[in-house]
Amino acid sequence: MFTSSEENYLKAIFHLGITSNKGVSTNAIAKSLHTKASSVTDMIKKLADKKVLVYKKYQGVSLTSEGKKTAANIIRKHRLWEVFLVEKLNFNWDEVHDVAEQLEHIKSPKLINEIDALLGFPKYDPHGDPIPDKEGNLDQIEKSLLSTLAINEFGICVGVHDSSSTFLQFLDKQKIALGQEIIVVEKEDFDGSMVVEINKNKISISNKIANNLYIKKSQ
Amino acid sequence: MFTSSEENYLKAIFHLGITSNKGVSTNAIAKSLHTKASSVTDMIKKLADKKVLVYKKYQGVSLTSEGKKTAANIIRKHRLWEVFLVEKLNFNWDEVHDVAEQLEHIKSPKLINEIDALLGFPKYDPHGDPIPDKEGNLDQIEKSLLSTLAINEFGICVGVHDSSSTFLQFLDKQKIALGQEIIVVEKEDFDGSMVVEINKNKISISNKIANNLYIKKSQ
DNA sequence: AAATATTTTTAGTCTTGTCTAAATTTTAAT
DNA sequence: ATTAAAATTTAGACAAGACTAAAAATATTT
Ligand SMILES: [Mn+2]
Ligand SMILES: [Mn+2]
Ligand SMILES: [Mn+2]
Ligand SMILES: [Mn+2]
Repeated sequence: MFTSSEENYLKAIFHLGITSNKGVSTNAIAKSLHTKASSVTDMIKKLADKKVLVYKKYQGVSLTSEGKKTAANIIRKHRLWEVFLVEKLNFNWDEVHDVAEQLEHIKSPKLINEIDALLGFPKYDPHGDPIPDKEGNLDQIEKSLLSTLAINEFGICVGVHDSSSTFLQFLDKQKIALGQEIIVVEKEDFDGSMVVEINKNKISISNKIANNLYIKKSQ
Repeated sequence: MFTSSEENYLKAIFHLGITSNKGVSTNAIAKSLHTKASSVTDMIKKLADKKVLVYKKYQGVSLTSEGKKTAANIIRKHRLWEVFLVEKLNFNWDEVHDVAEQLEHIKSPKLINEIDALLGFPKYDPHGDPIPDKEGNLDQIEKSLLSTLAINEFGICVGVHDSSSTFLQFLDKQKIALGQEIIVVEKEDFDGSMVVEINKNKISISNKIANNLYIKKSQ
Protein backbone atom coordinates (compact mmCIF):
# COMPACT_ATOMS: atom_id res chain seq x y z
CA MET A 1 0.00 0.00 0.00
CA PHE A 2 1.03 3.58 -0.64
CA THR A 3 0.37 6.79 1.24
CA SER A 4 -1.53 9.61 -0.47
CA SER A 5 1.73 11.47 -0.78
CA GLU A 6 3.49 8.56 -2.43
CA GLU A 7 0.54 8.18 -4.79
CA ASN A 8 0.78 11.83 -5.76
CA TYR A 9 4.45 11.44 -6.58
CA LEU A 10 3.80 8.34 -8.67
CA LYS A 11 1.05 10.07 -10.58
CA ALA A 12 3.19 13.13 -11.25
CA ILE A 13 6.12 11.01 -12.44
CA PHE A 14 3.80 8.99 -14.67
CA HIS A 15 2.45 12.15 -16.32
CA LEU A 16 5.92 13.64 -16.74
CA GLY A 17 7.39 10.42 -18.10
CA ILE A 18 4.72 9.88 -20.71
CA THR A 19 6.25 12.36 -23.14
CA SER A 20 10.01 11.84 -22.82
CA ASN A 21 11.78 8.50 -22.80
CA LYS A 22 14.56 9.87 -20.59
CA GLY A 23 14.45 9.90 -16.81
CA VAL A 24 12.09 12.38 -15.15
CA SER A 25 14.09 15.12 -13.44
CA THR A 26 13.91 16.03 -9.78
CA ASN A 27 13.12 19.63 -10.62
CA ALA A 28 10.28 18.70 -12.95
CA ILE A 29 8.66 16.63 -10.21
CA ALA A 30 9.15 19.41 -7.67
CA LYS A 31 7.53 21.94 -9.98
CA SER A 32 4.60 19.67 -10.77
CA LEU A 33 3.89 18.99 -7.09
CA HIS A 34 4.63 22.52 -5.86
CA THR A 35 7.29 21.19 -3.55
CA LYS A 36 11.06 21.54 -3.24
CA ALA A 37 13.72 19.51 -5.03
CA SER A 38 15.14 18.29 -1.74
CA SER A 39 11.78 16.88 -0.72
CA VAL A 40 11.58 15.10 -4.04
CA THR A 41 14.99 13.50 -3.57
CA ASP A 42 13.88 12.13 -0.22
CA MET A 43 10.68 10.66 -1.59
CA ILE A 44 12.38 9.27 -4.68
CA LYS A 45 14.68 7.20 -2.50
CA LYS A 46 11.76 5.78 -0.59
CA LEU A 47 9.91 4.88 -3.79
CA ALA A 48 13.05 3.31 -5.24
CA ASP A 49 13.29 1.13 -2.12
CA LYS A 50 9.72 0.07 -2.79
CA LYS A 51 10.68 -0.95 -6.34
CA VAL A 52 8.17 1.30 -8.08
CA LEU A 53 10.85 3.35 -9.78
CA VAL A 54 14.52 3.20 -10.66
CA TYR A 55 16.74 6.00 -9.50
CA LYS A 56 20.34 6.79 -10.26
CA LYS A 57 21.74 9.86 -8.56
CA TYR A 58 21.62 12.97 -10.71
CA GLN A 59 20.05 10.98 -13.55
CA GLY A 60 16.36 11.33 -12.83
CA VAL A 61 13.88 8.51 -12.33
CA SER A 62 11.67 6.22 -14.36
CA LEU A 63 8.80 4.07 -13.18
CA THR A 64 9.03 0.29 -13.14
CA SER A 65 6.09 -1.60 -14.62
CA GLU A 66 4.83 -2.00 -11.05
CA GLY A 67 5.08 1.79 -10.61
CA LYS A 68 3.34 2.47 -13.90
CA LYS A 69 0.51 0.16 -12.99
CA THR A 70 0.06 1.81 -9.61
CA ALA A 71 0.13 5.29 -11.11
CA ALA A 72 -2.31 4.37 -13.87
CA ASN A 73 -4.67 3.00 -11.26
CA ILE A 74 -4.71 6.30 -9.39
CA ILE A 75 -5.31 8.16 -12.63
CA ARG A 76 -8.10 5.71 -13.39
CA LYS A 77 -9.74 6.54 -10.08
CA HIS A 78 -9.24 10.29 -10.55
CA ARG A 79 -10.88 10.30 -13.95
CA LEU A 80 -13.72 7.97 -13.03
CA TRP A 81 -14.55 10.20 -10.09
CA GLU A 82 -14.51 13.23 -12.38
CA VAL A 83 -17.03 11.55 -14.67
CA PHE A 84 -19.15 10.63 -11.68
CA LEU A 85 -19.18 14.18 -10.38
CA VAL A 86 -20.24 15.59 -13.76
CA GLU A 87 -22.66 12.87 -14.79
CA LYS A 88 -24.35 12.13 -11.49
CA LEU A 89 -23.79 15.08 -9.19
CA ASN A 90 -24.28 18.13 -11.42
CA PHE A 91 -20.70 19.35 -11.18
CA ASN A 92 -19.41 21.47 -14.01
CA TRP A 93 -16.21 20.24 -15.70
CA ASP A 94 -14.26 23.10 -14.14
CA GLU A 95 -15.26 22.13 -10.56
CA VAL A 96 -14.21 18.50 -10.46
CA HIS A 97 -10.46 18.49 -10.28
CA ASP A 98 -9.84 19.37 -6.62
CA VAL A 99 -12.45 16.94 -5.36
CA ALA A 100 -11.15 14.14 -7.60
CA GLU A 101 -7.69 14.92 -6.25
CA GLN A 102 -9.01 13.82 -2.83
CA LEU A 103 -11.27 10.98 -3.96
CA GLU A 104 -8.54 9.26 -5.99
CA HIS A 105 -6.86 8.22 -2.72
CA ILE A 106 -9.82 6.31 -1.29
CA LYS A 107 -8.84 2.67 -0.89
CA SER A 108 -11.62 0.30 -1.94
CA PRO A 109 -11.50 -1.80 -5.09
CA LYS A 110 -15.23 -2.49 -4.88
CA LEU A 111 -16.01 1.21 -4.64
CA ILE A 112 -14.26 2.18 -7.85
CA ASN A 113 -15.52 -0.85 -9.74
CA GLU A 114 -19.09 -0.02 -8.79
CA ILE A 115 -18.63 3.62 -9.75
CA ASP A 116 -17.26 2.41 -13.09
CA ALA A 117 -20.31 0.19 -13.61
CA LEU A 118 -22.76 2.90 -12.50
CA LEU A 119 -21.28 5.18 -15.14
CA GLY A 120 -21.45 2.51 -17.85
CA PHE A 121 -17.67 1.96 -18.08
CA PRO A 122 -16.76 5.34 -19.58
CA LYS A 123 -13.63 5.60 -21.73
CA TYR A 124 -12.95 9.32 -21.31
CA ASP A 125 -13.16 11.84 -18.50
CA PRO A 126 -14.93 15.22 -18.75
CA HIS A 127 -11.77 16.84 -20.13
CA GLY A 128 -11.40 14.28 -22.90
CA ASP A 129 -8.59 12.38 -21.17
CA PRO A 130 -8.65 8.59 -21.54
CA ILE A 131 -9.48 6.43 -18.51
CA PRO A 132 -6.97 3.61 -17.98
CA ASP A 133 -8.46 0.11 -17.72
CA LYS A 134 -7.96 -2.10 -14.66
CA GLU A 135 -4.61 -3.33 -15.96
CA GLY A 136 -3.41 0.23 -16.36
CA ASN A 137 -3.56 0.30 -20.15
CA LEU A 138 -4.46 3.69 -21.47
CA ASP A 139 -5.29 4.12 -25.13
CA GLN A 140 -3.94 7.18 -26.84
CA ILE A 141 -6.36 8.65 -29.33
CA GLU A 142 -4.63 10.67 -32.01
CA LYS A 143 -5.58 14.27 -31.56
CA SER A 144 -4.12 17.60 -32.65
CA LEU A 145 -3.98 21.02 -31.11
CA LEU A 146 -6.38 23.39 -32.84
CA SER A 147 -3.39 25.63 -33.53
CA THR A 148 -1.92 23.01 -35.86
CA LEU A 149 -4.95 22.91 -38.17
CA ALA A 150 -4.79 24.70 -41.52
CA ILE A 151 -7.54 26.83 -43.07
CA ASN A 152 -10.57 24.74 -44.02
CA GLU A 153 -9.45 21.80 -41.94
CA PHE A 154 -12.10 20.60 -39.55
CA GLY A 155 -12.72 18.10 -36.80
CA ILE A 156 -14.30 17.40 -33.44
CA CYS A 157 -13.28 18.98 -30.13
CA VAL A 158 -12.05 16.05 -28.05
CA GLY A 159 -10.00 17.46 -25.21
CA VAL A 160 -8.22 20.27 -23.44
CA HIS A 161 -4.54 20.61 -22.76
CA ASP A 162 -4.93 23.11 -19.94
CA SER A 163 -7.75 22.08 -17.62
CA SER A 164 -7.62 25.07 -15.29
CA SER A 165 -11.01 26.39 -14.33
CA THR A 166 -10.30 29.76 -15.96
CA PHE A 167 -9.76 28.10 -19.33
CA LEU A 168 -12.74 25.76 -18.95
CA GLN A 169 -14.99 28.63 -17.94
CA PHE A 170 -13.78 30.58 -20.93
CA LEU A 171 -14.78 27.69 -23.20
CA ASP A 172 -18.18 27.55 -21.52
CA LYS A 173 -18.66 31.26 -22.16
CA GLN A 174 -17.75 30.79 -25.82
CA LYS A 175 -20.12 27.80 -25.97
CA ILE A 176 -17.28 25.50 -26.92
CA ALA A 177 -17.79 21.96 -25.60
CA LEU A 178 -16.27 18.57 -26.29
CA GLY A 179 -17.98 16.66 -29.09
CA GLN A 180 -18.67 19.74 -31.18
CA GLU A 181 -17.51 20.13 -34.74
CA ILE A 182 -15.10 22.97 -35.45
CA ILE A 183 -13.78 24.36 -38.74
CA VAL A 184 -10.88 26.75 -39.27
CA VAL A 185 -12.15 29.65 -41.35
CA GLU A 186 -9.30 32.12 -41.14
CA LYS A 187 -5.81 31.99 -39.72
CA GLU A 188 -3.58 34.94 -38.98
CA ASP A 189 0.13 34.32 -39.51
CA PHE A 190 1.14 37.31 -37.42
CA ASP A 191 -0.20 36.24 -33.99
CA GLY A 192 -1.45 32.73 -34.69
CA SER A 193 -5.03 33.75 -34.00
CA MET A 194 -7.83 32.22 -36.02
CA VAL A 195 -11.49 32.49 -36.81
CA VAL A 196 -13.33 29.22 -36.42
CA GLU A 197 -16.88 28.14 -37.04
CA ILE A 198 -18.54 26.22 -34.25
CA ASN A 199 -22.24 25.82 -33.53
CA LYS A 200 -22.90 27.73 -36.77
CA ASN A 201 -21.19 30.74 -35.20
CA LYS A 202 -17.94 32.26 -36.35
CA ILE A 203 -15.76 33.19 -33.41
CA SER A 204 -12.27 34.55 -33.05
CA ILE A 205 -9.76 32.42 -31.17
CA SER A 206 -6.41 33.59 -29.84
CA ASN A 207 -3.28 31.53 -30.31
CA LYS A 208 -3.20 30.72 -26.62
CA ILE A 209 -6.66 29.21 -26.82
CA ALA A 210 -5.82 27.31 -30.00
CA ASN A 211 -2.83 25.85 -28.22
CA ASN A 212 -4.98 24.34 -25.50
CA LEU A 213 -7.84 22.75 -27.40
CA TYR A 214 -7.47 19.29 -28.91
CA ILE A 215 -9.20 18.36 -32.13
CA LYS A 216 -9.70 14.98 -33.71
CA LYS A 217 -9.29 15.68 -37.39
CA SER A 218 -11.90 14.29 -39.75
CA GLN A 219 -9.58 12.41 -42.14
CA MET B 1 -10.04 23.32 8.78
CA PHE B 2 -9.26 20.11 10.60
CA THR B 3 -7.00 17.20 9.75
CA SER B 4 -8.50 13.73 9.34
CA SER B 5 -6.99 12.79 12.66
CA GLU B 6 -8.54 15.76 14.43
CA GLU B 7 -11.87 14.91 12.84
CA ASN B 8 -11.65 11.35 14.11
CA TYR B 9 -11.04 12.58 17.64
CA LEU B 10 -13.96 15.01 17.46
CA LYS B 11 -16.24 12.29 16.19
CA ALA B 12 -15.19 9.86 18.91
CA ILE B 13 -15.64 12.48 21.64
CA PHE B 14 -19.05 13.39 20.25
CA HIS B 15 -20.20 9.77 20.36
CA LEU B 16 -18.81 9.23 23.85
CA GLY B 17 -20.25 12.47 25.19
CA ILE B 18 -23.76 11.81 23.92
CA THR B 19 -24.62 9.49 26.80
CA SER B 20 -23.00 11.06 29.83
CA ASN B 21 -23.17 14.72 30.81
CA LYS B 22 -19.76 14.54 32.51
CA GLY B 23 -16.48 15.11 30.71
CA VAL B 24 -15.30 12.39 28.35
CA SER B 25 -12.28 10.62 29.81
CA THR B 26 -8.89 10.29 28.17
CA ASN B 27 -8.98 6.54 28.49
CA ALA B 28 -12.40 6.26 26.87
CA ILE B 29 -11.18 8.22 23.87
CA ALA B 30 -8.02 6.14 23.64
CA LYS B 31 -10.01 2.92 23.70
CA SER B 32 -12.46 4.14 21.09
CA LEU B 33 -9.69 5.18 18.71
CA HIS B 34 -7.38 2.24 19.42
CA THR B 35 -4.66 4.61 20.49
CA LYS B 36 -2.82 5.35 23.72
CA ALA B 37 -3.88 7.72 26.49
CA SER B 38 -0.73 9.78 26.04
CA SER B 39 -1.55 10.37 22.39
CA VAL B 40 -5.02 11.48 23.41
CA THR B 41 -3.66 14.00 25.89
CA ASP B 42 -1.52 15.53 23.15
CA MET B 43 -4.39 15.83 20.72
CA ILE B 44 -6.80 17.11 23.35
CA LYS B 45 -4.52 20.06 24.02
CA LYS B 46 -4.39 20.91 20.38
CA LEU B 47 -8.17 20.74 20.04
CA ALA B 48 -8.61 22.85 23.16
CA ASP B 49 -6.36 25.51 21.58
CA LYS B 50 -8.63 25.41 18.57
CA LYS B 51 -11.65 26.06 20.82
CA VAL B 52 -13.58 22.97 19.80
CA LEU B 53 -13.48 21.49 23.28
CA VAL B 54 -12.82 22.50 26.85
CA TYR B 55 -10.19 20.64 28.77
CA LYS B 56 -9.20 20.75 32.41
CA LYS B 57 -6.35 18.48 33.41
CA TYR B 58 -7.50 15.15 34.82
CA GLN B 59 -11.15 16.18 34.36
CA GLY B 60 -11.85 14.92 30.85
CA VAL B 61 -13.14 17.00 27.96
CA SER B 62 -16.42 18.24 26.54
CA LEU B 63 -17.09 19.67 23.11
CA THR B 64 -17.96 23.33 22.63
CA SER B 65 -20.93 24.07 20.36
CA GLU B 66 -18.40 24.68 17.60
CA GLY B 67 -16.90 21.27 18.29
CA LYS B 68 -20.29 19.58 18.36
CA LYS B 69 -21.22 21.14 15.06
CA THR B 70 -17.99 20.00 13.44
CA ALA B 71 -18.36 16.48 14.79
CA ALA B 72 -21.99 16.23 13.72
CA ASN B 73 -21.00 17.30 10.23
CA ILE B 74 -18.48 14.48 9.94
CA ILE B 75 -21.07 12.00 11.19
CA ARG B 76 -23.49 13.44 8.66
CA LYS B 77 -21.01 12.76 5.89
CA HIS B 78 -20.21 9.28 7.17
CA ARG B 79 -23.84 8.25 7.27
CA LEU B 80 -24.78 9.82 3.95
CA TRP B 81 -21.91 7.99 2.28
CA GLU B 82 -23.09 4.76 3.87
CA VAL B 83 -26.54 5.26 2.40
CA PHE B 84 -25.01 6.05 -0.96
CA LEU B 85 -22.91 2.90 -0.95
CA VAL B 86 -25.90 0.71 -0.13
CA GLU B 87 -28.51 2.44 -2.26
CA LYS B 88 -26.48 3.24 -5.35
CA LEU B 89 -23.43 0.98 -5.39
CA ASN B 90 -24.75 -2.42 -4.29
CA PHE B 91 -22.80 -2.54 -1.04
CA ASN B 92 -24.19 -4.68 1.73
CA TRP B 93 -24.75 -2.92 5.07
CA ASP B 94 -21.84 -4.82 6.58
CA GLU B 95 -19.37 -3.57 3.95
CA VAL B 96 -19.84 0.18 4.18
CA HIS B 97 -18.22 1.24 7.41
CA ASP B 98 -14.52 1.19 6.46
CA VAL B 99 -15.10 2.98 3.18
CA ALA B 100 -17.31 5.61 4.85
CA GLU B 101 -14.55 6.06 7.40
CA GLN B 102 -12.37 7.32 4.55
CA LEU B 103 -15.03 9.20 2.57
CA GLU B 104 -16.20 11.21 5.58
CA HIS B 105 -12.96 13.22 5.41
CA ILE B 106 -13.39 14.47 1.84
CA LYS B 107 -13.65 18.24 1.89
CA SER B 108 -16.31 19.56 -0.48
CA PRO B 109 -19.61 21.03 0.67
CA LYS B 110 -21.07 20.72 -2.81
CA LEU B 111 -20.17 17.04 -2.98
CA ILE B 112 -22.01 16.04 0.16
CA ASN B 113 -25.00 18.25 -0.62
CA GLU B 114 -25.35 16.65 -4.04
CA ILE B 115 -25.02 13.16 -2.57
CA ASP B 116 -27.74 14.12 -0.09
CA ALA B 117 -30.00 15.29 -2.91
CA LEU B 118 -29.25 12.25 -5.10
CA LEU B 119 -30.37 10.04 -2.22
CA GLY B 120 -33.55 12.06 -1.61
CA PHE B 121 -32.40 13.56 1.70
CA PRO B 122 -32.45 10.37 3.76
CA LYS B 123 -33.00 10.61 7.52
CA TYR B 124 -31.38 7.33 8.57
CA ASP B 125 -28.32 5.38 7.55
CA PRO B 126 -28.31 1.65 6.70
CA HIS B 127 -27.83 0.76 10.37
CA GLY B 128 -30.81 2.81 11.49
CA ASP B 129 -28.71 5.68 12.85
CA PRO B 130 -30.09 9.18 12.30
CA ILE B 131 -28.33 11.50 9.85
CA PRO B 132 -27.64 14.96 11.33
CA ASP B 133 -28.96 17.90 9.32
CA LYS B 134 -26.66 20.65 7.98
CA GLU B 135 -26.83 22.52 11.28
CA GLY B 136 -25.74 19.42 13.15
CA ASN B 137 -29.11 18.66 14.71
CA LEU B 138 -29.69 14.98 15.11
CA ASP B 139 -33.11 13.70 16.10
CA GLN B 140 -33.25 10.89 18.60
CA ILE B 141 -36.01 8.43 17.85
CA GLU B 142 -37.11 6.53 20.91
CA LYS B 143 -36.10 2.94 20.49
CA SER B 144 -35.57 0.01 22.84
CA LEU B 145 -33.23 -2.93 22.87
CA LEU B 146 -35.04 -6.13 21.96
CA SER B 147 -33.83 -7.54 25.27
CA THR B 148 -36.04 -5.07 27.18
CA LEU B 149 -39.27 -6.22 25.53
CA ALA B 150 -41.64 -8.45 27.47
CA ILE B 151 -43.48 -11.47 26.14
CA ASN B 152 -46.11 -10.52 23.55
CA GLU B 153 -44.65 -7.05 23.08
CA PHE B 154 -43.94 -6.26 19.47
CA GLY B 155 -42.48 -3.59 17.24
CA ILE B 156 -40.34 -2.79 14.23
CA CYS B 157 -36.60 -3.42 13.91
CA VAL B 158 -35.09 0.05 13.56
CA GLY B 159 -31.40 -0.21 14.30
CA VAL B 160 -28.38 -2.07 15.56
CA HIS B 161 -26.24 -1.25 18.54
CA ASP B 162 -23.22 -3.23 17.36
CA SER B 163 -22.60 -2.66 13.69
CA SER B 164 -19.67 -5.03 13.27
CA SER B 165 -19.81 -7.06 10.10
CA THR B 166 -20.02 -10.33 12.05
CA PHE B 167 -23.23 -9.19 13.73
CA LEU B 168 -24.72 -7.75 10.55
CA GLN B 169 -23.93 -10.90 8.61
CA PHE B 170 -25.54 -12.93 11.36
CA LEU B 171 -28.72 -10.86 11.01
CA ASP B 172 -28.62 -11.38 7.24
CA LYS B 173 -28.34 -15.13 7.76
CA GLN B 174 -31.33 -15.05 10.12
CA LYS B 175 -33.22 -12.93 7.59
CA ILE B 176 -33.58 -10.11 10.10
CA ALA B 177 -33.59 -6.70 8.44
CA LEU B 178 -34.54 -3.18 9.49
CA GLY B 179 -38.18 -2.33 8.92
CA GLN B 180 -39.43 -5.80 9.78
CA GLU B 181 -41.98 -6.48 12.48
CA ILE B 182 -40.88 -8.60 15.41
CA ILE B 183 -42.85 -10.14 18.28
CA VAL B 184 -41.53 -11.66 21.48
CA VAL B 185 -43.04 -15.13 21.83
CA GLU B 186 -41.06 -16.64 24.66
CA LYS B 187 -38.46 -15.32 27.07
CA GLU B 188 -36.11 -17.37 29.20
CA ASP B 189 -35.29 -15.85 32.58
CA PHE B 190 -32.24 -18.04 33.04
CA ASP B 191 -30.07 -16.81 30.16
CA GLY B 192 -32.14 -13.95 28.75
CA SER B 193 -32.65 -15.76 25.47
CA MET B 194 -35.97 -15.45 23.67
CA VAL B 195 -38.02 -16.83 20.86
CA VAL B 196 -39.32 -14.18 18.50
CA GLU B 197 -41.56 -14.26 15.49
CA ILE B 198 -40.28 -12.42 12.43
CA ASN B 199 -41.22 -12.95 8.80
CA LYS B 200 -43.79 -15.47 10.00
CA ASN B 201 -40.92 -17.57 11.33
CA LYS B 202 -40.23 -18.32 14.95
CA ILE B 203 -36.53 -18.08 15.72
CA SER B 204 -34.46 -18.35 18.85
CA ILE B 205 -32.42 -15.32 19.82
CA SER B 206 -29.60 -15.27 22.36
CA ASN B 207 -29.34 -12.53 24.96
CA LYS B 208 -26.29 -11.12 23.22
CA ILE B 209 -28.26 -10.68 20.02
CA ALA B 210 -31.26 -9.20 21.85
CA ASN B 211 -28.90 -6.68 23.42
CA ASN B 212 -27.78 -5.38 20.05
CA LEU B 213 -31.01 -5.00 18.11
CA TYR B 214 -33.15 -1.88 18.51
CA ILE B 215 -36.92 -2.04 18.27
CA LYS B 216 -39.42 0.75 17.96
CA LYS B 217 -42.29 -0.42 20.10
CA SER B 218 -45.78 -0.24 18.63
CA GLN B 219 -47.43 1.76 21.43
C1' DA C 1 -6.61 8.18 57.09
C1' DA C 2 -3.29 5.51 54.77
C1' DA C 3 -2.24 2.41 51.30
C1' DT C 4 -3.11 0.71 46.85
C1' DA C 5 -4.83 0.84 42.30
C1' DT C 6 -6.18 3.34 38.37
C1' DT C 7 -6.09 7.17 35.41
C1' DT C 8 -3.82 10.85 33.37
C1' DT C 9 0.01 13.61 32.22
C1' DT C 10 4.88 14.47 31.15
C1' DA C 11 9.29 13.50 29.07
C1' DG C 12 11.64 11.71 25.54
C1' DT C 13 11.73 9.10 21.10
C1' DC C 14 10.26 7.80 16.34
C1' DT C 15 8.36 8.15 11.49
C1' DT C 16 6.56 10.76 7.64
C1' DG C 17 6.84 14.49 4.90
C1' DT C 18 8.30 18.88 4.49
C1' DC C 19 11.66 22.91 4.54
C1' DT C 20 16.29 25.94 4.24
C1' DA C 21 21.01 26.28 3.56
C1' DA C 22 25.15 24.36 2.15
C1' DA C 23 27.77 21.06 -0.59
C1' DT C 24 28.25 18.47 -4.74
C1' DT C 25 27.56 17.14 -9.48
C1' DT C 26 26.27 18.04 -14.08
C1' DT C 27 25.58 21.18 -17.88
C1' DA C 28 26.40 25.34 -20.43
C1' DA C 29 29.21 29.22 -21.64
C1' DT C 30 33.24 31.44 -22.30
C1' DA D 1 39.74 23.63 -20.64
C1' DT D 2 38.21 26.64 -17.29
C1' DT D 3 34.68 29.00 -15.40
C1' DA D 4 29.96 30.02 -14.44
C1' DA D 5 25.28 28.47 -13.98
C1' DA D 6 21.87 25.24 -13.05
C1' DA D 7 20.36 21.02 -11.10
C1' DT D 8 20.66 17.79 -7.52
C1' DT D 9 21.86 15.90 -3.20
C1' DT D 10 23.10 16.16 1.71
C1' DA D 11 22.74 17.91 6.34
C1' DG D 12 20.09 19.59 9.78
C1' DA D 13 15.67 21.28 11.40
C1' DC D 14 10.63 21.22 12.16
C1' DA D 15 5.54 19.92 12.73
C1' DA D 16 2.11 16.25 13.12
C1' DG D 17 0.89 12.22 15.21
C1' DA D 18 2.03 8.33 17.30
C1' DC D 19 4.59 5.39 21.01
C1' DT D 20 7.00 3.79 25.72
C1' DA D 21 8.31 4.54 30.26
C1' DA D 22 8.12 7.22 34.24
C1' DA D 23 5.95 10.68 37.20
C1' DA D 24 1.92 12.79 39.14
C1' DA D 25 -2.88 13.09 40.29
C1' DT D 26 -7.20 10.98 41.32
C1' DA D 27 -10.07 7.18 42.87
C1' DT D 28 -10.76 3.10 45.52
C1' DT D 29 -9.81 -0.09 49.26
C1' DT D 30 -8.60 -1.38 53.46
MN1 LIG E 1 -8.44 16.33 -12.89
MN1 LIG F 1 -9.63 15.30 -15.99
MN1 LIG G 1 -20.31 3.37 9.96
MN1 LIG H 1 -23.77 3.49 10.12
